[in-house]
Amino acid sequence: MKLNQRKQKVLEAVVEDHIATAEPVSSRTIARKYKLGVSPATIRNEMADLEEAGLIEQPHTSAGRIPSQKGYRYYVDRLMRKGHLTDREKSTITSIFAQQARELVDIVQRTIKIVSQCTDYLVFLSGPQLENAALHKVRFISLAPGKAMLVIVSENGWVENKLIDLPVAVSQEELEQVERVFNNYFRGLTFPQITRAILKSVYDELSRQRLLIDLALDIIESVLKQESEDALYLGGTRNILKQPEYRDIQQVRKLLDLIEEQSVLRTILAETQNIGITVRIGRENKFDQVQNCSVVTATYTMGGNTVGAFGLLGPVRMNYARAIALVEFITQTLSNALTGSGF
Amino acid sequence: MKLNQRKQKVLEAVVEDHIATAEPVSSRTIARKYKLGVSPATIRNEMADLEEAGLIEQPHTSAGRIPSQKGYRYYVDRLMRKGHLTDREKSTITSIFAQQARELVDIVQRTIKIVSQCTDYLVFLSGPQLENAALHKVRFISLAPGKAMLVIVSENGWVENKLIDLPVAVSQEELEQVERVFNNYFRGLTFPQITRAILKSVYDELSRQRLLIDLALDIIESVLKQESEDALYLGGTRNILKQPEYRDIQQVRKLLDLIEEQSVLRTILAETQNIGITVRIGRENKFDQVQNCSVVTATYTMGGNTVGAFGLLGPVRMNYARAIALVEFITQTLSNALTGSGF
DNA sequence: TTTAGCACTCGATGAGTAAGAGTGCTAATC
DNA sequence: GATTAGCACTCTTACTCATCGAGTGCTAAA
Repeated sequence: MKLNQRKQKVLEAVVEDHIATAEPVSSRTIARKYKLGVSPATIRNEMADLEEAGLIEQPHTSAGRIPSQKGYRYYVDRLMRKGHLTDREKSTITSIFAQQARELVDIVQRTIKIVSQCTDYLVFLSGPQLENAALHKVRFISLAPGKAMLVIVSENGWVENKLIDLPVAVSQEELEQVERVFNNYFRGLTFPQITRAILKSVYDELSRQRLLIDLALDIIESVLKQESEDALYLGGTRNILKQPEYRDIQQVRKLLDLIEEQSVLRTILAETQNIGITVRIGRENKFDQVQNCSVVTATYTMGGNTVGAFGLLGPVRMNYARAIALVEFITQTLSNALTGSGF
Repeated sequence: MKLNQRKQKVLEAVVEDHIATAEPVSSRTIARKYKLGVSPATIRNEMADLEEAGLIEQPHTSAGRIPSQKGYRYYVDRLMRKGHLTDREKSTITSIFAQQARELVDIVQRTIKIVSQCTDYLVFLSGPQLENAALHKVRFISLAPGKAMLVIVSENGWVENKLIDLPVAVSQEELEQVERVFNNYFRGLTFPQITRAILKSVYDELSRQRLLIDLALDIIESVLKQESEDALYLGGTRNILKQPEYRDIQQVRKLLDLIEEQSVLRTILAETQNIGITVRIGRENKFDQVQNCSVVTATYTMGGNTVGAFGLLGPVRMNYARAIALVEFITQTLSNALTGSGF
């Protein structure tokens, strides 16, 4: 869609003013606040065209215009200027990562808490999942026949543990053998990489110990299957209610459903590609429950491997520039913090 | 406070009708629905007395009466009849515990989920904390100098793990010695019991290995300190919004503050005595944030040791009989499920 | 002691009105 | 031809006022 310079200015004004005020924007407001050098009447003409193009709409005849979802998309793709965090905000965020963290969850929970204070959107985060990080060592603890606990230590010293089912009654000794295989052959690899490594060497020397390898593969599979059910962290629920969109209790209930159900948010994070920032506006979202919301997500890494994702969810009338800047800064800082030593 | 038979009946009617309808109750309604065999005028006289006694109050002159918090307390203590769950509800609840549970959290989360479906109150639960359960064995995994992971296996096979700081650079060998001490001497005891056992035998043979014992005590202390920060599980947030008390967004925000902050709920559970069901009505609660709510709590056990607590939070206009029945049934069933085998 | 009767109070509801915001169109202007 | 001033028109919002009805407290009779 081709818009002349002035139409773009008008659209930008409508979007930004609406984001700021949550009210329909009138031609007069634009003329007054955004100094396009033309009269309200001219702006009205442009607005009529923009409405015909489906980029803005009118709640009722005697109201100003609000952006349509298509209008927001146009804005995000072509008009929006890069947002910036204040130095103060940046330093608040970095400072929490500077603190000594006892456990992986501590880092995550601090992140959520700080970001909730910086923004009025719902903050949500998955992981970090050490099974996608480079292994330092693993340790098996046999609990009962067919049950064991697997402790995973990442290269930089973070720890996580998983309960796993063993396919058959495996002896303590076999378990120790597998442990040695992991620790001797697979240090520095992630679980998916280990699977590939095993498959590649299936005709090599390792494959002579067929049973052991099968066991290792089973274990990896069982761990990776657990992954998706794993930790989802949330924050900022109380803040998002400040948004006038949530003055209606019905909307609040929908939001709480989303929060309590968790699976939608989990899937959104799980499907986030590691190609920078993803922005989904309203009906662009796959799930009904979030089609009147917008979601900004990105993945974060540990030593180069993607181990989780981070997201902000708000009304479609979201401050995209700021949300994107925030998601970008957080995922980068978090990646750095995780890549540094755990201890 | 002494009330004659009829005043009690009237108070009971006011409380129960108000619980059911959330509306002020008029003398006429009582005469019609609760068949006291007297006219509205008589009931009005009784109501005037009850109001003077501070048990009921009038929102405005031309409205009926609602119970005061004092009135609810009187009702709970002396008038309320024991509530009952339907067989259907009971069997739904027991059935979830019959299912095979992979992890301790699974049981807890299922409990929350089911109870949220049975009630329109906020459901919250702490624990289960295996450090208060009888030990089967422990296992230490040294992670880095001054850091280790402690895996606790309870007598019936449940597993939990804690990251612990070691007071000094302890050698792998010493750690293994402590592990042996725990597993040989302290099987079947809880951590607090172990502390007492150690202190009692401080002049006995064990005390010859002074350093080892100190280390063990340090570890126990460090684990028990973590306890209070530990798992809090929540559910039913979306349901509680059905209550007309939460038609006002301000109330909802207060509630979400409570949920997001967690510390208040945590403390409420931590302070719950294991003496049956505790009911706190409105301002009887210690914390400002819940003084317009009522809370019903009880502890649950694992093999006789209290390992956690369970609670329902709702508006002061809560169905106490039902809430109490539910809390009672859940804590009993949960205790049974946890005392049975984990595998 | 109980109850019928009645005047009184107060919140809720709805109609009617006025104010105000914003538009679209027309005609004049640049 | 593009822009703008002017104006009639539409629609929402806020406010007022009257009415209705629920429920009470009081009084006097049963």
